[in-house]
Formats: sequence, C-alpha cells, structure tokens
Amino acid sequence: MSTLTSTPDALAQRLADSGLRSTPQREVIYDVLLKKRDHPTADEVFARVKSELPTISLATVYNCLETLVQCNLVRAVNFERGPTLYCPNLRPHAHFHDEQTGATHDIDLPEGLLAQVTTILPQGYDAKSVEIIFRGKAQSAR
Amino acid sequence: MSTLTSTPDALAQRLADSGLRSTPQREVIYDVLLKKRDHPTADEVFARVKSELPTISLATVYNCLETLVQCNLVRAVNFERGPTLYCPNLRPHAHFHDEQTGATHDIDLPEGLLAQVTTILPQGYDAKSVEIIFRGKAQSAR
DNA sequence: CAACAAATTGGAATGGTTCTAAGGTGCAAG
DNA sequence: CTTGCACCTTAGAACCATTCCAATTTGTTG
Ligand SMILES: [Mn+2]
Ligand SMILES: [Mn+2]
Ligand SMILES: [Zn+2]
Ligand SMILES: [Zn+2]
Repeated sequence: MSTLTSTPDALAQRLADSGLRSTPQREVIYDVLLKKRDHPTADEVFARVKSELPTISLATVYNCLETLVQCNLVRAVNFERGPTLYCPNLRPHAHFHDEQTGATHDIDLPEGLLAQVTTILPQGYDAKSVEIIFRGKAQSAR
Repeated sequence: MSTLTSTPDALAQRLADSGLRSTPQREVIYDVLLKKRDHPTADEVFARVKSELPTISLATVYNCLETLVQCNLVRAVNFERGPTLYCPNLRPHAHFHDEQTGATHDIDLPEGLLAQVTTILPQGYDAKSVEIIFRGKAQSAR
C-alpha cells in the first residue's frame, strides 16, 4: 500500500501508526474530504459534516483536520491570507487558483519536475518541500 | 528603464503613472524596503519607518504597502497563514522559507524556467502568475 | 483663496484560527 | 468488572493580522 492511496480504511491504519485513536469525527471528516475532492475550508467541512454529526464543533473540525495533515492523509493549502483549504490529493501536484471563480484546481506534476525545479537551488539550500501555485483564469468545463 | 530596476526615484514616476501622489509616507516606506532587502512584515516596516516618521500610523503602513504592490514596485509574499511579507526584489524569483530560522531567501530563476513550468498546465488553463516556494533548511553563512 | 479630492490617522471591527477549561470516551491494569 | 488515566471533543473566549470607518489633514486645481 503506497503512500499515494486514499481510502477510508487507510485512516485507521495511519492513526494507529501515530498512536492516535480512530474516532467518528475523524472518520466522517476524512470521508467528506474523499467524497467530494475539492478544496474546502474548515468552515465548509464543518457544514458538510454536520448532517452526519449534528453536534460536532468547529474546534473539533480544526483539530481533526490538523490530525489528518499530520498523518499525511491531507494537505493544507493557502492562497494569500485566505482561509486554509484542505486537499486529499496525495499525488505530487501544483495548484491553480482561478481568480474569477475562486476555484482551486489540481495540476498533476510530470515525473521529475520537482527534482528539476529543485536544481535551481544554490548549494547549501536543502528543500524539504516544493510548492507551485498558478493564478489565472481556467476555462469552465462546458 | 526596465520594470526590473528599483530606485527611490522610480517611485514618483510609478505613482504619477497611476495618478497617485508622492507622499513622505510612501517614500520612506519604499526607501526602507530598498535599504534592507529582506522580507519584513507590515509591523516590521512600521517599526523601521517610525524613526523617520514618528507619527505614522500602522494603517498608513498597510495603505502604502498596498499601493506599492499595486504599482508593481513590491511583491507581497505569504507562507501559510503567517503575516504578509513585502519583497522589493522585482526579478523573477522563488522563495526559500527556512523553517529553523524563519528567514526568507530569494532564489533567482534561470531564464525560461517559469515558461517551462507553465507547460505542465493542461489546455484551457491560462496562468497570469506562477509562484514557487521551497521550505527547508538553509546553511547559515559562516 | 475656495473647493474638492486624495491621503493619513486612531480606533473599532472583522474573521479565521487557536487556546482554555470542562466534560466525555475507551483501553488497560489491577 | 471497575477504576485510572490518557485521549478526545466541546463551547466559548482570546488572539492577531488586517480592514474598515469617520474625522482630520494635505495638496491640487479653478
Ligand atoms: Mn480567490
Ligand atoms: Mn516560519
Ligand atoms: Zn490539491
Ligand atoms: Zn523575495
């Protein structure tokens, strides 16, 4: 099982690996992210999760999302100072931020691109991660 | 005079071009950014500017920085949800965020790299800007 | 100078996120 | 079992960078 697969079942495993418990809140939040693979804010996740867990609190949504990020099941994405977006796509990808619609699109990276981009770093720079963000206009699907 | 040069004198010109006034606040703030070419926050700029303009307000610092960004004399840079950083380097460059020290380093881009990265976009995506962010550890200058 | 627009100012408001303190939950040792 | 204890969730307060607002100041134009 590679680190790139995302299934609801992967969750219990990853949590256990980190010595954390599987809870209804964590499961439902992860399910919600996998079901509609867009880039919701914590508030948006809160709204979607409420139908399943009507008494969940916003603090718990933040806590669980943070846990999922720590377990490497979800990526946190930021544009300028906007609210953090949560992305369950674990493949190496860039983000395209559509300035008209506010939508965020995943752009898969060709094999080797990150390695190549990293070669621009002068000696002495040791990058643990590289992030690529595009901003512009995306053609709407017709 | 290319768009890549940064001189105090360029400011009056750019402001005029946009129908804006040259003010002491705007001049001193721009000078402060050019003098120490790091990536200060608005608060940091506020602190540096106060010695020259003791009565300046933080709101004005925000207003002026925003004006400089609109005039393309300064770039605003964000890491996660941290305070916005202001960068007077107008050459195409990436940012390296040193996670140990919190320092931000400019990484000049080789000719053609942005064009090449942009080729990963599928048809229908029209990027107006590309941003590259590295995170990791940078060797301290010894 | 008068009129008006542009810019600055201090302080209040905003909004996403984090913190805090109080309960709840569930495995584990006895 | 059942008690202990760590983990987790919860509501609401606090935080803090930034924006907004209304009042004043500054500068330009007629
Ligand atoms: Mn947007
Ligand atoms: Mn940092
Ligand atoms: Zn994504
Ligand atoms: Zn820079």
